[in-house]
Amino acid sequence: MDSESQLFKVLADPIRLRLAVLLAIKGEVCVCELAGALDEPQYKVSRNLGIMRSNDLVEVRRKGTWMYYRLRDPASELERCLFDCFRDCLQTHAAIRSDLKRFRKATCCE
Amino acid sequence: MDSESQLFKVLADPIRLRLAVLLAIKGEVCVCELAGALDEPQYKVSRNLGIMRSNDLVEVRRKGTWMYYRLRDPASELERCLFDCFRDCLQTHAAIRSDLKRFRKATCCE
DNA sequence: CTAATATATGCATACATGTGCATATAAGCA
DNA sequence: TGCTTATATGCACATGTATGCATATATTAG
Repeated sequence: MDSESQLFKVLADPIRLRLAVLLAIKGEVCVCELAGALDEPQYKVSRNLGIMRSNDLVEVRRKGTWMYYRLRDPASELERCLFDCFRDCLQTHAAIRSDLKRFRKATCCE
Repeated sequence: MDSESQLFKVLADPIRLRLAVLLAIKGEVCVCELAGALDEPQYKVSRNLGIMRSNDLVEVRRKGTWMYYRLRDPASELERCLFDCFRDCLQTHAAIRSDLKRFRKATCCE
């Protein structure tokens, strides 16, 4: 169960969890939008995206100076279940609603 | 999202995750059976059950010298989703199958 | 009360992880 | 080339967490 508990470890941080939920809801989002949505410093968001990336939770696409992150296709039933739940159950969560509200106002990239 | 990431933190340990899955599948199980199923020392199982308990993930019933643990009713949609997934998706996981095999042989309590 | 069994926990150690700051890297533009 | 913006990362520090051992607690049986 090491890979499964590793998955939970990645999600066991409020920043990374909020990032995962936002990506589950919004699809592909760039770093500056994520930093704006979470109202957290860029280096923190970037570092945590890096942790998610090295754990194969997200993948990246570069477009100019912008980096667009998205959730990878679930690697297991457990991941699929979690991502679905992020989208369906957590969309109405107060903290996520705040993140989405700030996300809508983000105008840092095209 | 602090309580949600705290939930993931509790599950971000292989021992606690295996305990949670076993309880999701088997219902109410005593400590000695869990220690036998996981093939881990008693103090380790007991300590991790204590962590799960103080995070309201499990509840306990005493019967003589035996302590029977079970998962609490899910406190959120996220928890319900996880517990369901533990039962439905992880039952066939190799590590869990081994745990269940040892569990069947456990004869420490009545 | 004493002994035996089941369970919980205090302690020291080693290791992992988050944080904040400064800075490095990379791409686009003048 | 040099400047600006966006993103990533090295480092030092503090905090958190798992581990193993020994031992404490609790319950039952004799």
